[in-house]
Amino acid sequence: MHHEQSLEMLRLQGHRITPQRILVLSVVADGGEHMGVDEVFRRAREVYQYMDIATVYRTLRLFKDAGVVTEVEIDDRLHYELTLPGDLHHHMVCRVCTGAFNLSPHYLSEFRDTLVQEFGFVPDLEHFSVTGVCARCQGKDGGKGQQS
Amino acid sequence: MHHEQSLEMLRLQGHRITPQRILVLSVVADGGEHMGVDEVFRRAREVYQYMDIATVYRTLRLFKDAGVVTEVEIDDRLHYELTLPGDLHHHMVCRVCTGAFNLSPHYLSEFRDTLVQEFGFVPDLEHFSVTGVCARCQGKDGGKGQQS
DNA sequence: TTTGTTCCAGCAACTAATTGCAACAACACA
DNA sequence: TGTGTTGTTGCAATTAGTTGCTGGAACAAA
Repeated sequence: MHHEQSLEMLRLQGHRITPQRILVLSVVADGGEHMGVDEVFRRAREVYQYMDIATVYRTLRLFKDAGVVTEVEIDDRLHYELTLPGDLHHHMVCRVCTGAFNLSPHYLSEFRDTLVQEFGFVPDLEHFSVTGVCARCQGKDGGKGQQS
Repeated sequence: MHHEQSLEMLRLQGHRITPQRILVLSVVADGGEHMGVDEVFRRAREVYQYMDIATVYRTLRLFKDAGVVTEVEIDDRLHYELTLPGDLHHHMVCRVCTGAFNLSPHYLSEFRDTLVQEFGFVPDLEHFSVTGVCARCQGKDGGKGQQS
């Protein structure tokens, strides 16, 4: 376990370090990319059988607000991954294969600037993700058309 | 009631025209911009007391897929408005006042083209909406920072 | 180490939205 | 106008996620 930095971030923000939070953090860290809430819950309960689903939801939301994890909505369900400093990115989620692809923030900066300049609207883009059809799934998406 | 065009669209797509569907359509049409599901349900039940919430959800989803209405997610809840041909637009939703502002599609075309060219990813932007803080609410958003 | 304050965990109840199913109604065809 | 097929409704159950409440744990200060 070397999540000391994340835990320290939480502590500095005034949050308490509880066994449940340490456990959820380690599960997300070990779980690879884009873990679903139910899987985080399942794995956590394997270690601590009294873990509650509400605690998992509240903990993940806390982690998200604290910047420790990143939330991605995949197929209408929440997924989480560890936020690696220097690897900030958004997601493109394929509606056919439900795969999630990383998208560098610079692809959005122009759009962001336009909204701010034209409308004074400051968009929340830190959790931005866009659904669509990935290159591999082109042509097998049931013919659902779309227009921008 | 002059929703004959919308009803004809549904009929041409093979859907049946039921009293419930006519009712939901008229409620959404009369309701102005961005009606919440609960309000559609409430108004529909004033007219037909056996209206079921599941029917409202299913009907609105059908209308959305048929292109008759537009779905907007405001503050984590689904809202609907009549799709006016020639008035296709996206939405900027303010997280402070929950107001929804229209956004012309041309602000997204560049972003869309970039994703297609760079990644072969075809985004679904027809129901695109972005949350953030509108011009009027700047400075009263609890200090939540953000980075793109 | 003990004490006190405040936040957090666990539980249950709740909300928004979805789904399975049987009875029923819309529509095509006779 | 009557009949059969099949999509739709209403109901209840289910799912993902949230919230209120109370006992208890984390952490600071003594």
